[in-house]
Amino acid sequence: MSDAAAEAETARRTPRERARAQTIADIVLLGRDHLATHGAAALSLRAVARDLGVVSSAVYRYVANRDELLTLLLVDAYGELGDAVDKAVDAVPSGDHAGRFRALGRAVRDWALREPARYGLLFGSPVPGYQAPAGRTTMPGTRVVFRLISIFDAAHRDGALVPAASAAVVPSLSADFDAIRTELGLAVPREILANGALVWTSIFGAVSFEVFGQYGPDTFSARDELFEHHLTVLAGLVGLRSS
Amino acid sequence: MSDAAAEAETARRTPRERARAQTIADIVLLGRDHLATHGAAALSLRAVARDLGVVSSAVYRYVANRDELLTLLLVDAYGELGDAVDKAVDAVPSGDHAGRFRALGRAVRDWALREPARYGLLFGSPVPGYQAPAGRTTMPGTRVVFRLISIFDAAHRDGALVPAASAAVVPSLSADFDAIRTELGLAVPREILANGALVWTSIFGAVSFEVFGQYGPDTFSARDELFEHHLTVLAGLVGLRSS
DNA sequence: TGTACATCAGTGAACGCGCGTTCACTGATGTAC
DNA sequence: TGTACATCAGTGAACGCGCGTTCACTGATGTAC
Repeated sequence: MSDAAAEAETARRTPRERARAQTIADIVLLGRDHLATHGAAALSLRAVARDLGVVSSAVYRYVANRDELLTLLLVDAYGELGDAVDKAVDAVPSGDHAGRFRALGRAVRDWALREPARYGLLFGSPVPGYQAPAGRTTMPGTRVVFRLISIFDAAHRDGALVPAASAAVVPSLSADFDAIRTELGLAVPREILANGALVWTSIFGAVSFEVFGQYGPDTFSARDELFEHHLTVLAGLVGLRSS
Repeated sequence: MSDAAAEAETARRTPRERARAQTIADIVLLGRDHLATHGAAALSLRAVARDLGVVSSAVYRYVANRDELLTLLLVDAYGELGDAVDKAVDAVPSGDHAGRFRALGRAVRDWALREPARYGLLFGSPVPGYQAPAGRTTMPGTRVVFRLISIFDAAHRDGALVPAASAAVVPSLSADFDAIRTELGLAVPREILANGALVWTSIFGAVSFEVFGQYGPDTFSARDELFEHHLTVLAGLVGLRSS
């Protein structure tokens, strides 16, 4: 939506509707803060109501229940991560595939370190008793992978992937990857796609270890460099020559 | 401790001491169940007391507070994971380094899929408001990495690592890896150790994605094969020729 | 071996707390004629 | 433009719940002489 269109949209709505949208936005914002300080499991409607300066039952005008607030925060976080990744990738020339790959990795890590609790909501242990509604979270939840795959695919179409000696993919796995290839219309061969899947999980594995404190306080002092090194190795796995 | 020594140890203790040890063991067992069904954040002393068939305040005879129970469960889980890994690795001939590496990876994954909640306690988002006491959790928490590194090191000493074209390690990172090498008395060069660090996080990244439900219900139907494929690629990263 | 005392396990009541959610209500903001 | 009604935001009280933790206590199990 263009700025002008957004403005027209805003003007068309009544003041009451605008106030309502604003309040929901405030609730999401306060929910973020609460998430960051107390964790997902401790997220409470009453606390959000307190911060909003309103009696607890008033929140139910805007949000059906606690689970819906969690869903809102999930979608919000996925959106922000996706935006951060898109922005970082788009800042690199479209021909520089290795550069785009690294930008994606760095964007994920930077966002995760900036927002550890929200990252934990997305990629940590599931919130007990909460099941994300597939209809509302699947799409925003797949933005990063899709972007990653599209980088691999574009690199392959440009002939920028130097074919490495990749492991053979057994038939049952081939079926999975072929389904992905046809669904997304990919040209990249399944051997590279298989390595790409590993690259995907590896990026988040490295980020999770760092964010969740698995490295311990002393083992790695040069964490930026460690991650950069990992990116270089991972780029090599799909045949992307690091620039 | 040998079986005979353990028996003597048990006999030496008074009945009361044995009953006490048994009760603590029961508490840990019940804590596990509660963890598995309701998650770490919802772990409650009162619930454990109920399951134990005892009034809530009685649990304080055995456990100082909720945090200590969490620590007990953390150590318990690390111990079980470590045992599972050791058993799996020891079942493979010591000369078969690639086989031992794969056994380690599989053991981690199998345990994680069998015990998702406890895996989440160890490798998921941190429990809000709980800080693991370094003195009691560091040692059990490092068993798996140490075992992994020792496989790499043994393979290197045997000359079983085929030197791959590994990325250069920048000076600041070299310092970190050299510190690890001297502390653990390793012969393996830092380039391989750096790749080993990525292998380490990647294994847990892949397992976490699977356990925490990031893959979605439909994307991968051949998950065993996917993980095996990842292990093959990761083995290649440190120069282990898969058997 | 028998008694007197100390130690420990478990009880039951209580403290103060925060939570999700419902419900009948007041008052302000919008809409239709 | 002015009035009558409908819609909505927010209130305040209440429901029933579970939690961690403390404390004075009863009774059983151990220990020292």
